[in-house]
Amino acid sequence: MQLDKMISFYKAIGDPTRIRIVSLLKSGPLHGQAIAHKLGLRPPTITHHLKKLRDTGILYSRRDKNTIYFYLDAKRLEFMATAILRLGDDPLKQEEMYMSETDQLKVMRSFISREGKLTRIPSQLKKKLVVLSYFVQGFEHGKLYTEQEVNEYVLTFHEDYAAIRREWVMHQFMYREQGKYELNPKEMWPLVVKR
Amino acid sequence: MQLDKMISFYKAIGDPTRIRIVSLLKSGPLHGQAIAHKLGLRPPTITHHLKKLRDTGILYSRRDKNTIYFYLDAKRLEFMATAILRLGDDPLKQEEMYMSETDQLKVMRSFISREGKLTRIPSQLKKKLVVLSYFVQGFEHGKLYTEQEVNEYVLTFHEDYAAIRREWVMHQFMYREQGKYELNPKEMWPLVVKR
DNA sequence: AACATAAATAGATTATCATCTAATTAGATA
DNA sequence: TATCTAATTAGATGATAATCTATTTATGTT
Repeated sequence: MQLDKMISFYKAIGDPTRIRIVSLLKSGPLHGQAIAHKLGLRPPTITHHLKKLRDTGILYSRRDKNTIYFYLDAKRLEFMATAILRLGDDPLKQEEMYMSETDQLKVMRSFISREGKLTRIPSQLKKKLVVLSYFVQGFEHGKLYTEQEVNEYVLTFHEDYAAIRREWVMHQFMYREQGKYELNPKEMWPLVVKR
Repeated sequence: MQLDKMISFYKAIGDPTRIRIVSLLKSGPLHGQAIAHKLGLRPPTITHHLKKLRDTGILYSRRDKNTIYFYLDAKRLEFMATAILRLGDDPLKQEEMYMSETDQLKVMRSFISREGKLTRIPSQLKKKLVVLSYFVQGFEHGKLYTEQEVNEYVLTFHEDYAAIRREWVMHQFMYREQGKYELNPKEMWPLVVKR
């Protein structure tokens, strides 16, 4: 992680209002107006704060009809909060979500066709991570991609590009900033399979 | 930990200059002028930042002649950095370990003699914590003690120094590293009584 | 006692930022 | 299409804070 991303994160949560928002979202997603009401602040103020929190990656959102719900990404929060503790350390760090290579192969054989297409998205978390990790390696590290480019790549192996894109971001394989997509360092991935 | 302490901490490290100071001190203590020189800033600016960092408790200082060396308290840094992850379950924990002042007084009256000696170690957890918290305050924050010094202090109020020492460490009142003992920040104590 | 050095304080300047009101955009529904 | 609702953007204001120079304090040394 770059230093300025780390600083932005600590600056973002170094504010009473934003801490309160994080605290609220810990117990579940909420939409903007609900947050504004609970905190006694105006909607534009909430937008302002949500933007800062979202920029750090600890928040993601989903629209349901007219209402946008904001979710806290607990894993990302933990990763970011402990960044200062890793200052100066070797980048090779975490490995919690483990699966044996043979099991990974089994998963890939059951979800990827002979033509290399993803037949369906696994619903079981670990299995899903295996295929997400496998396909995300088609991107280059350090390169920025437009949403269009991401979609086009996904379409070479699966039709539901929006779902795959969302999963990559949600599970920290990729990072989105101002409409651009970027591969996260492998240390941030919840699971890595050989390709 | 109080919310405002937590916010001050994140605000403190949410600044490029202060992150750089923390980063420098990770590799060892430095004095003000050295930091100023390394960062290309003026000494008053460094004083300003050190004050903010010191207020969070992650820094302590020792004077040698007329130079003051600043040290990073790594354990405290870790405790503070992960505070946001404990948001919400903290009040529960504290409540669990809460005891009214009058009840604390009762406990102390029944286990501490008129001469200030601990007659026996309470077996009930909460009561034990009350007396442990009471006596541990004979130590100074930020100071390192040898096992010998700890034993000698315990002997002023109780004969079984090994048991008391072990309890202090086990319940996070103190921290042991390479044979040295150090008082943990009060925020880490499971319970605090007035002395 | 006089001097030297490191740190801290005081006060000024400039930049950043939290919040608001008013206006606009985006999506859903009738 | 017109209308409703939620979110965002634009722009203003007041507060906070990062940095500097100049001065003072604290401690050591000659």
